[in-house]
Amino acid sequence: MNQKDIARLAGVSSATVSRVINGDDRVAPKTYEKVKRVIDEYGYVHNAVARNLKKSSTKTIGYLVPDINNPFFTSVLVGFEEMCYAKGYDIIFENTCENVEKEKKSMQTLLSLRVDGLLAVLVDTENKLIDSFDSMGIPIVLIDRKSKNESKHDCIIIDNYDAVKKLVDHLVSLGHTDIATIYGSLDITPGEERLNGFLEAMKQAGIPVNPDYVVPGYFTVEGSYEATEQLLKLKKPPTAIITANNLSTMGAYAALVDHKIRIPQDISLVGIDDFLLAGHLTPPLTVVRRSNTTVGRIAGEMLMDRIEMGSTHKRIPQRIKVLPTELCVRESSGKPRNYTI
Amino acid sequence: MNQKDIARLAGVSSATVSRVINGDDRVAPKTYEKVKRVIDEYGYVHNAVARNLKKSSTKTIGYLVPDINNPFFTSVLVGFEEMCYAKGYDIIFENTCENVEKEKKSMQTLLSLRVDGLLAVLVDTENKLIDSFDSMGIPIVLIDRKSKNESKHDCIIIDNYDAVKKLVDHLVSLGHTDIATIYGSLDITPGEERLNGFLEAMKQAGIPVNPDYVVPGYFTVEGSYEATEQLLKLKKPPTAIITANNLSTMGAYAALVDHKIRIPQDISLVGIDDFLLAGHLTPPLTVVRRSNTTVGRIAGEMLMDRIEMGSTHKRIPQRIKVLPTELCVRESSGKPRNYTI
DNA sequence: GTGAAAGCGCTAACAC
DNA sequence: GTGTTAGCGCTTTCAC
Repeated sequence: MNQKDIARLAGVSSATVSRVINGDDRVAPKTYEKVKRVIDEYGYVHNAVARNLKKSSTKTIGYLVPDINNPFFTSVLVGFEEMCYAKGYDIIFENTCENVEKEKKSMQTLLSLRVDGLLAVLVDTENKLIDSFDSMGIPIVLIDRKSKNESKHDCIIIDNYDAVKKLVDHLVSLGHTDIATIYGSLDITPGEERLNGFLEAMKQAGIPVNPDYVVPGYFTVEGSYEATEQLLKLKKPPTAIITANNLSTMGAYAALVDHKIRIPQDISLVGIDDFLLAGHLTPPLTVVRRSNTTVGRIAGEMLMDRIEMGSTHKRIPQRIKVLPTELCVRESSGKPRNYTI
Repeated sequence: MNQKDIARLAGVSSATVSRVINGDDRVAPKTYEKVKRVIDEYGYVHNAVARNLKKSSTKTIGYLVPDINNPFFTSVLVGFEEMCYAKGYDIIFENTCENVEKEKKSMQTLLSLRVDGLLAVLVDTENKLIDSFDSMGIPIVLIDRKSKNESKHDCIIIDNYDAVKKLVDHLVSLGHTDIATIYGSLDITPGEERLNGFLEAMKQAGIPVNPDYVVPGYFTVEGSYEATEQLLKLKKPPTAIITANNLSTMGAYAALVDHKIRIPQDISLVGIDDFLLAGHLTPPLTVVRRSNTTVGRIAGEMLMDRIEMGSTHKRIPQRIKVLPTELCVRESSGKPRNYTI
C-alpha cells in the first residue's frame, strides 16, 4: 500500500496524496477530506525511507557514546532526546564500548544511514571517518573529549583544571595534605586534564605530591575499587581521595565501605560529577557537579542549529561551550584524621 | 557521489559497483580491485537509504521505553545493543516519558521509518498503532508489561507474584509481621501484579495487612521518598518495607537515611530489582534480582529470530519467556525491632 | 563476468 | 487546485 494505491482509491493523483500528507495548503478541502478518509480506512503508513531518499535529509541524528552503562551518558541522552523530539529528529543509537573498531563501524553505519548530524563522545579522536562527515557536510558536536588535532567541531566541555582545583582547595582548606587521586584514562581529554589539574592545583597549594598517592582507576567502578584497595594497603594511606569521574567515585566508595573505612573520619572522599544517590549515600558525597541533561540539551541545540543552516554551516567557526561546574559540599569531606589507620 | 559516478570513474557499470560493495562473488578480481580503488580514492560512502528503499528492509530496530532515566532500561539496552550489533541491526531510540501521546508519535515514526522490528515497554498497551505493526508484519517484543487484551506478541517477563513472595517470606522468616509495601503504578502489569502478589503472600503467611502500610510510590524515586516519610509518620511505623522496583528502593533508602533511621535495626528495607551500588550502600541492600542485560539479549534474539523468518513469522504463536529471579540477601534485612521508633 | 534497465515510494517542478 | 513526470541511489533480473 503506497501513495499510488491511495491515489487510485481516492480518484486523485499521487501528487495530491503527497500534498495531503505533507499538509500542503493548496488542496481543496473536499479533496483533502476524501484522501484523508481513504488513508485512514486502509491504514496507509507513510514511507519515510522513500521520502528521505528523495529529500536527501533523514531527520535523524546519531548518538554515539563509548559506554551506555555510564549514567552520565544516559543523563545526557535525556536532555538530547528532549531537544531532538522538540525539533522532530529521531535518534540512532550507537554504543562503542570504548572500542576503536566498533566505533569505526558505527560511524560508517551512521554515515550510510545519512544521519543529519552526530553527537559523539569519541574513543579515537583522530578517526579518519570524521573527515567523511566533514566532507559530506554532516555537522558533529563533541562532548567532553576534544579532537587532539586542532578540531573544527563544536564541543561542550567543562574546565577540568578548575573542577579539580575546587576539590583540592576544598580539601586543603580542611587541613589535608596527604591527598590521593584516582585518575582516569590519560588518552582522553578529561583523563589527562583532570590529572594535570590535580598536579597543578597541589603545586599551587604548595603541597608536594606523594607518587604513591597517584593511582589509575581507568574511569571504571572496578578499576577504582582496586585503586582504592591499593591506597589502603600503603604504610601510610592518604587522608583524602579525589576521584576522576562518577564511576570512579562509586568504585572508591564501595571499596571504602567494604573495608569498613569511615568516611570522612578515616578518609575523605570527593569526586568529579554527581550521580543518582550520591547525595543519599552514607555519608552523602561531596562532588563537583554540572548539569548533565544541560550538556545534552545544548549539544542538541548546537547540532540542529547547524543542520538547519544547511551547507553554509561550515562558515560558522568552531564553537566551544564551557559549562559551569559547582562544588557541592556534602558530608564525605571532613578534617583529616591525625593517626594511621 | 554515487555508484553511477564510481562506475563512470572505474569504467564499469553501476551494477558492478553494487556487486563489489555487496561482496558478490562473481566479479573478476581485477574489476573488484579497480572499483575498490576508485571507491577509496573518492571516499564514496554507500547510501543505505536508497538500499533500504529498494530492499524494503532497513536493518533497523526500534527501542521504545518510557523512561531512559531508569537504569533498568539502560541495562536492558546494553544487552539488546549487543545482540543487535552482532546481527548487524541498528537501533532507533525512542523515549516516551510515560506519555501516551508521545508514545503514539514515536510508534508512528518508527512505522514510517520502516523498522524491521520493535522492542517496547508500552505505556498504553491497547494502543491502536500496535495493529499497524501487526498488519505490516513487523514483529514486536514486549518487556515486563503485557498487552491487557490477549496479546499475540512475544514477551519477556518475570513471575511478579513469586518475586514478591520471596521478599515477604524472607521477612516473615526473620520474624516480621508489620510489613509495609510501597507499590507502583497499578495500570501496568508489574505494578498490579507486585501489589497483588504482596497481598497474596501476606495472606498465605497468615499475616493481616495493615491498610496504612500499603502506600503508593508510583515507581519513582520521589514518590517513594514521600511514601516512606508517610510511613515514618505513622504512630506505629512498620518494621520492614518492600519496594516495587529499583527506583522505589532508591527513594525509600534515601528517605530512611535522611531521617536517620537505621537499616535494618529500626526498619528493614528490601526491594525488587537490583541496581548499581545497591550492594555497596550502607548497609548493602537485600533485593530480588534478575539479569537485566539478559532481558535485553533475549528480547533481541526473539525479535531477530522473527525478523529473519520474514512474513511467515506470524505463524509462530506468541512466546512468553519467564526469566528467573533470585533472592539476594544482603544486610538491609534483619530481625524486627521490638520497640516503637 | 558484466551491462542495461526497471522500479522501490516518494517529492517537487512544471504544466494546465 | 490538480495531474504528469523526472529522478533521488540503489539492487536485481535478464540478456549476452
